[in-house]
Amino acid sequence: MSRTLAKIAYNADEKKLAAFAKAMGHPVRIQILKILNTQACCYTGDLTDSIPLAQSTISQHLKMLKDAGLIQGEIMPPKVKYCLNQENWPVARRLFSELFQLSGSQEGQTLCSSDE
Amino acid sequence: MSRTLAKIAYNADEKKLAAFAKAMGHPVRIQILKILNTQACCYTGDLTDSIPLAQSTISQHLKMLKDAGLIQGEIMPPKVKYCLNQENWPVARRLFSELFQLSGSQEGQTLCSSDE
DNA sequence: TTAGTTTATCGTGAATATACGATGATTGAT
DNA sequence: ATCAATCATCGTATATTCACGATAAACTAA
Repeated sequence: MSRTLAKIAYNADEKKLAAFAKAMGHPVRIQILKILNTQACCYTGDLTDSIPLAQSTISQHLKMLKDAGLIQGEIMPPKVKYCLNQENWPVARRLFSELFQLSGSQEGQTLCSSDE
Repeated sequence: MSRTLAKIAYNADEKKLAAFAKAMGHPVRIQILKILNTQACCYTGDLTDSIPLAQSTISQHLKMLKDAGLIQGEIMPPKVKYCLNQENWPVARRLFSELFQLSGSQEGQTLCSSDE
């Protein structure tokens, strides 16, 4: 963003997809998503136990995932239980799937052969 | 990275997936990937024409996509023709697909109900 | 009320990302 | 050899990311 003199009007889906991708752009957050995808849920403490990073750092990563809408937190005092965001996770799957399914299945595609 | 006192050994696939996601973490780069996915190929100039950003900025975005291995460039003087990276694009599709396919298909899944 | 547990947030410093204009490099055409 | 065209890279400024420790917030239990 920064010196945004040229403000572009992006497609809403492109913005969403980019935001999801950005949130997924760190190995720890991929790890967290995988864990949540496998076990359905877990507490922050479970993650701080299994990931060798400071508790504050993991909380920060969780916040990014939550802000992006990929996960959701349920307060169960004094813990917080995290799950995949039930509304947005399928949306993310669809957006990524659509991006990759446009082409790419064909092996012998005529790449790099446009006119001019 | 920065003050990496705690160096974590991530799964290779997790690192790859995170790197792909990071590269996709900007609307312009999503746009570029979509274009390349649709038209098979295009020149840098085609992108600078259709995207209201400085030529240097677009070149920078292209470099990120190339460094991440999502696209590849073919020099056709004085132009450069870009395509999706034929080797890695299917890899990226597979990694994202795997991440999203672990669960998530079931609607009435018993979320947030682990023990303790 | 006090103490303990769990998690989020604050403050910080270093690294990276994002945008721009200016300049450099490469090749084809004159 | 020179010029124009195309694209990459450099230099810059600002914003964001990523990590940490310290502290705050919320709730339970005693």
